Amino acid sequence: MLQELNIASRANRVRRYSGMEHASPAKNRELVTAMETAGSHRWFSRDTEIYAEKERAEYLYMLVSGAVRAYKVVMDGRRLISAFYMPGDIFDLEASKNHVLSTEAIVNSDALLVRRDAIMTLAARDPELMQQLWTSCTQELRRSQEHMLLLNRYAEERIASFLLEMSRRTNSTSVHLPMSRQDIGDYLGLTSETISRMLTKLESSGAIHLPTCKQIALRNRAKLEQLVI
Amino acid sequence: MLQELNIASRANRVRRYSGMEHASPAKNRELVTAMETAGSHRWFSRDTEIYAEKERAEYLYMLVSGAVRAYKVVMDGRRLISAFYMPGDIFDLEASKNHVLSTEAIVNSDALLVRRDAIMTLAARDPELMQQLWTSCTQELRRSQEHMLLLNRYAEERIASFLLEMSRRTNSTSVHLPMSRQDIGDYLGLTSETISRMLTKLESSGAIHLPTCKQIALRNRAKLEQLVI
DNA sequence: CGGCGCCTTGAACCAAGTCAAGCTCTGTGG
DNA sequence: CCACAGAGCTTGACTTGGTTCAAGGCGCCG
Repeated sequence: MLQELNIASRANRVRRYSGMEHASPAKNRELVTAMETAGSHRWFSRDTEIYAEKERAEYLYMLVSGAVRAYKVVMDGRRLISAFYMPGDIFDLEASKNHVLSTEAIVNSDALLVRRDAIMTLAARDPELMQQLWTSCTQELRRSQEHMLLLNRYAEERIASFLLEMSRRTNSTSVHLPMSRQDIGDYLGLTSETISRMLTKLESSGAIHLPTCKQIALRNRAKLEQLVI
Repeated sequence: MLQELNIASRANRVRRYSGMEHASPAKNRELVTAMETAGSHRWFSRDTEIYAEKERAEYLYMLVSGAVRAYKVVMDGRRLISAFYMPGDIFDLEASKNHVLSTEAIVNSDALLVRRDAIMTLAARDPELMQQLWTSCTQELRRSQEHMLLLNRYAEERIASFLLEMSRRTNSTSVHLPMSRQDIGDYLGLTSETISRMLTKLESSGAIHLPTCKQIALRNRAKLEQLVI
């Protein structure tokens, strides 16, 4: 068990730097530095909760390695995933006093936590830092709006858009999906069966190739882009 | 024409103060004050553009009176409304260098515009103001996420939620809807026909009453709330 | 190598969309 | 003041994209 964790940890650390490099190209240097100096690392193993809706929100999070899902479960049992976070992403920006979403690690993950009051104190003295916090929030708002608009489209278009988004965020044409079909379905407002069917359809049209069910190679990017425009 | 504008202007000014009172209960006093002193009013008549997607974003907006829709038009002609703004709401928070959405006045409207660089300069010197800008952004992010989650639900639930939201935002059980069925449809990811059908259904179940098609009285709030939980 | 969870595929069903016709409200001009 | 025109709203009949339910298949881990 300990050994397994260590192996996962190492694997994630390797992924970390490529991920972080991509996500923070000196653009939010102050924010990353502030989080690294004022924050502390915490390790979350696969499928464990990071925080739950309605709990008091004390920290701001930056994912260092792994992957995270943010979701709500509605009365009738449906689960709606509002976002996936990848290394370099800052999350829980939407919290007020309390968390409005729950989050879980999808795979073993390392996150940097910083107390909200600590970062706000720093930001009050450093306009550059405050600016970057603000920018993180507007970025997240844009992402949320984009996603919202996506939910009005056909299943095939949603998947195409999801794959392109993942490719862009991991900076690679061969996308590794850490999450299950059910996760993707709950994110795109579709069932896991529809996700399967559409991936099969995209593969038979030559747009993608599926060596394994978690590994997706974007064969014909133009074909995918045509679907999302 | 001029007379018509004046009449509309007066009508809106009356609505203004009730609306603003509700929306800004001293919570973002600094922000409102800053916008009032550093900004300037602009009048938009019904169905005119406030700004268009991809144009350079120079201002931050606060709606004083009227109603605004923010939307995107996608390739195939569908229009997707991402938000409605009511008096007191601050909008265009999601803009980076350029607008990512277009906005139009739904009815004759009065907005307060302030240059982004001006408000950022003020905010760099006033942590309280910066804090309020930040809060506006996280609020908008929460709203956007809520809306996103709504789009995965049944038509009847979406309408119920929309009516409750409107009731809450206008602080009244008798909701006046400034927007058309088509607007509501584009906001909720439904057709205008479905909006009509569901409103009829809600009326015959006794949840609401429709004296006119723009005026909706919430008869049985519990019944509506039961649908949205 | 065997079992379990996840993924895929098929068939029947259903919520919402589309198309079309009629209705209502509002504004305009006689 | 009323008749009329046009836009927007409502309602009905039919279609369809996606879900549901169910049966296999695959791969991963012990």
